[in-house]
Amino acid sequence: MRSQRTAIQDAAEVFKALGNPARLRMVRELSDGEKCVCDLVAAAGLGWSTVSRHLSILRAAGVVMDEKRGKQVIYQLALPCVSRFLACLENPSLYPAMHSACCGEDG
Amino acid sequence: MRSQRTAIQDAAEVFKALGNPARLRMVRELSDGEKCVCDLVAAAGLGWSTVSRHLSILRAAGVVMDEKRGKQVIYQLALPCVSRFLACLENPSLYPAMHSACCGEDG
DNA sequence: TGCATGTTTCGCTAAATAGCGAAACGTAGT
DNA sequence: ACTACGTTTCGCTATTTAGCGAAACATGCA
Repeated sequence: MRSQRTAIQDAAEVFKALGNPARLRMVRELSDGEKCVCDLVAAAGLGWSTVSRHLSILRAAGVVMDEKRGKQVIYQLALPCVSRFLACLENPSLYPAMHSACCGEDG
Repeated sequence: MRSQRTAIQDAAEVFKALGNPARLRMVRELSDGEKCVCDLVAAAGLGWSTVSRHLSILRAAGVVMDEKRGKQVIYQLALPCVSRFLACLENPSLYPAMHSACCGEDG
């Protein structure tokens, strides 16, 4: 029942979830398409337990969603804007420009 | 000289900077236009020193930029995509949809 | 120069986070 | 039911972060 009571809080959760290199790496991996935890472990270069915790943080923030498939758990992005925003951030040359050509149109 | 060596790291810094309710509130305030620290103190509802620290974090991450004007320091957003992304996050109803109507066109 | 005001840095404490390894849990197959 | 494998939870320690108040620093004006 914390729908608009914490709009900022919720948004902050998303940012906080993305504010970690390991999690960001995983998210970037997911931009490419859905992956099982094993793939994400490889992408993050960390232990299983650590990755699992990171994933639960991303899940709680609503950035990713999981789906059991056979004996694996498949993750995918739940927040497509993230890929776009990420693409923006990874083009530092676009930062200073006061246009958002990277994230959509200028309007 | 850490241009692409830490593309992810840098992006994570941005997210980390935004991953705090107080800082997010300030950033939202800045979406409205440039502000002096005093305005941001009011927006955050925190002490001056705390806000100053938050601002230096946002500045270091490249989210905002500052400019001395008279005896005040004026802040403004340096990353316009942020406003757009924020708008996306604050419309939870748009999350699950696999379109990014919120953050730009679909392409 | 010296005062008043706006802003940042410093020192501190409580709380949150990242990472690991071991153990627990769940599902597929025998 | 048992085994094997994929995934998550638990217990732990080191590091980081949030917040504050006091002090330092900078600027405009007299």
